[in-house]
Parts: sequence; C-alpha cells; structure tokens
Amino acid sequence: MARAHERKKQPEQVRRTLLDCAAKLAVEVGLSALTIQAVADAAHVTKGGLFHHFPSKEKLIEGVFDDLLRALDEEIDALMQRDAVAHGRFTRAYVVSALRLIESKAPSPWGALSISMMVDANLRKLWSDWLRGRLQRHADTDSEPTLEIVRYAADGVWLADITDVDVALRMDREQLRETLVQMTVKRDKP
Amino acid sequence: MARAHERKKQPEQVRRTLLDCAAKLAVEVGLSALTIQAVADAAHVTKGGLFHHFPSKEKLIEGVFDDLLRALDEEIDALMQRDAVAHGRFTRAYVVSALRLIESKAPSPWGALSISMMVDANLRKLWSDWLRGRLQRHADTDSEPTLEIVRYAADGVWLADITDVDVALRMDREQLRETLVQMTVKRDKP
DNA sequence: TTAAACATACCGCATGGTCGGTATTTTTCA
DNA sequence: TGAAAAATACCGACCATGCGGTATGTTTAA
Repeated sequence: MARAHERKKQPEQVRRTLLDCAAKLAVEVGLSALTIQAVADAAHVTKGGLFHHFPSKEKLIEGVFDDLLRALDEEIDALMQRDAVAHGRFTRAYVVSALRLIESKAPSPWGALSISMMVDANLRKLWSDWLRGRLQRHADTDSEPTLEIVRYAADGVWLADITDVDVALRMDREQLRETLVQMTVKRDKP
Repeated sequence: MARAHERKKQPEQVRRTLLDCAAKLAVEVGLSALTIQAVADAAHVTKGGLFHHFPSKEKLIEGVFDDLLRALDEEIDALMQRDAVAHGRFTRAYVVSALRLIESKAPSPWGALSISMMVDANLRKLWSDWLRGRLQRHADTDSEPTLEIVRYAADGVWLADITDVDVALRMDREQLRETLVQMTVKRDKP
C-alpha cells in the first residue's frame, strides 16, 4: 500500500487538524456551544470539507473523545509501570492522572469534553465502557471497597474543579492527592 | 369543548406547574435539549403564557434550580437535626442526601439539572454559592480533611449515578453509604 | 373599568446538514 | 510509460428547520 515516504501533501493531516481544532474550541466555548462552522474555520476548511471527513457533528465529537481516552490510557499505563506495589496500582494511577489533568494550567480538552460527556448519552457510554474495561482488567488489584471510594473521591475532586466550584475552604491539591494515595495502601491488620 | 365551570386557577398555580413541567422534562430529554415550547405544552399553556411568567428561558431554569436547592436545604437541615454527634454532622447529612437523591426510583430533576449545572456557568455559580454558604456555616464541625474527602467521594458516587456509569463491579449503595458515614466519625488518636 | 393572565401570530436567525461541482491524486491497463 | 478512469479531497452556495423571543390581541378576575 503506502510505501513511499510521506513527504508530499498530508492527506490524513486535515482530519487531525479538524480534531485538534474541535478539541481546542471545545475548551474555549464549551461543547454545547461548539459549532461545526467554527471548527471548519479554525481548521481553514469549509464546512463541506469537514463533512467529508466526518459524517456528522456527533462523529466529530466522538473522534475527539476517543483521542482523549487513548491519551488517558497511555498516561495511566505509564504510571502503573512505575508503581512497584500491586495493590491499588490502578487506583493510584487513576487518582494521579485525574488530579494532574486539572492541575495543568493549560486548559486541556478534558474539562469541556468531560462535562459534555455527562450530557451526551453517547459519550457517557464511551466513558462507561472505558472504565469498566479497565476495572475488569485490574480486578485482582483494585476491587477493594476502600479503593473504590478513593476513585469516587478523585471523581469528586475533579468534578469540583472542572465546574469551578471553588469554596475556598478546601485543602490544596497536594495534600488531597497525598491523602488519597495514602488511602490506597493496604492496611495491615493490627 | 372547554368546560366552562372549571375551578378558577390560582395565579401562582400556573407558575408552579411550569416549574414542575420544566423539571420533569429536563429529566426526560436533558436540559440541553429542553425547549420552551415543550414546557409550555406540557403545562397546557402557550409560549406566550410562559413568557408572561418567566422573562427568558434562562430565568425559568434558574427557577427550577432554586427549587431544588431549597429542597436540598430542607432535607439536609432535617437530617442534621436528628444527628446528635456534632463532628461531621453536615457531611453526614450531605452524604445521605446525595445518596438518597439517586436512590429514589422516581427520577428527580436533580439528575438532568445538576448535569446541566456543570455546563451552565450561571447555574454553577448558584451551586457554588450554596455549597460555600453551607460550608462556612458548618466550619466548626465539618472542615476536617477527612470529611472533605468524604464529601468528594459522595460527589463522585452521585456523578457516577447520574451519568449512568455502571461498571458492575461497584459495591452497593448501602455499603457505600455505611462506609462513608463511618469515615466521618472522629478517629481517636492512638 | 382595569390590570393581570393568558392566546395567536410572527420574526430573525443560527445551525446542522445537503448537493452538485471541481481540482488533485491514485489506480488501471494497453 | 502514459493516458484514461476512478477515487479522493475539498469547495461554496443553499436549504430546512427549530428555536428563543416579541408584538399584539383577547379573555378573565377583581
């Protein structure tokens, strides 16, 4: 098939640009206010061009979301590899990833997208499937009740952050992460 | 045709019906897909009639949301009154309320509304203010780090529920609530 | 009579999506 | 090799429609 070096025009490049622009715009204006036209403009493509790559707005969003999930997968995998302790390994990576996502100053598409994920049943399923998959994969190390609660707490922290619920009484991220991670270590029976 | 001898409608009644219908519809179709026309239809009123009571769609939603917050306030207050232990009293009520909201079979407006709350900056502020207010009010009993984590976890559980993220590996609500409540009791220094 | 509480009709407009056409590669095959 | 053929990538004008909102008329309670 494709044998020569890809030095000429980039056929797949436009699709990528579209995806990137959609993600970027989703951060700026929120997914609910995201318009196909704006994405096309940002990618220096007409609406017709966009619809050539994606059959519908829905599919475009799904594409962006897929990207995000893949990136999250990679990050979590990397974290888990560096973790020597088996018990709660995934949960720790989950917590750290979640906190890291909201810590990074540069607004990642996660904020806008994950909010919309909750609104859109389609995206919800993508997320649900992703999480279920990982949990099944790590059932041997991460199904302890305490670990579940820790994951829930991470979700809560993350939620509070992306929704800008800042109540000024909270402990800082550092402490929060430390405490949560601490909770994942197995308690020895006294 | 229209029966002439129907009881007169109280003026405030229509407003209430509008609010209720909006809440109900928000559950069914999601707030982002909620249309003013649908609300008016459901309340057996025309769009003009609706706009007589609410100057804009935004205000209508806000009205519904206000209702929810008031109801939550009442529930939490009631729970706190029945709680003899001071430490973590609010957090316990918060947890129980949150879990109860998603436990009730009848879908409450909380699901759809709180999802949209995250999307809409306006509603986010309402929530943020509400929470900050309560936390300040109970600063003496509910500012321990552990309690904060418990509240986060409650948020996470609630989030997982309203977003239908069902991963089949979770512990049941009963156990979850019990564990969380248990975490709110003050640990004696060993 | 008067003001509130509705109904009716209509508007502006943004938006997702379509459709026919065209330029540019890639493939086919004599 | 190279020219025809076909597939691909994109343009740009257009459409259908639903939506929030308004302007104004009509009924009802007091």
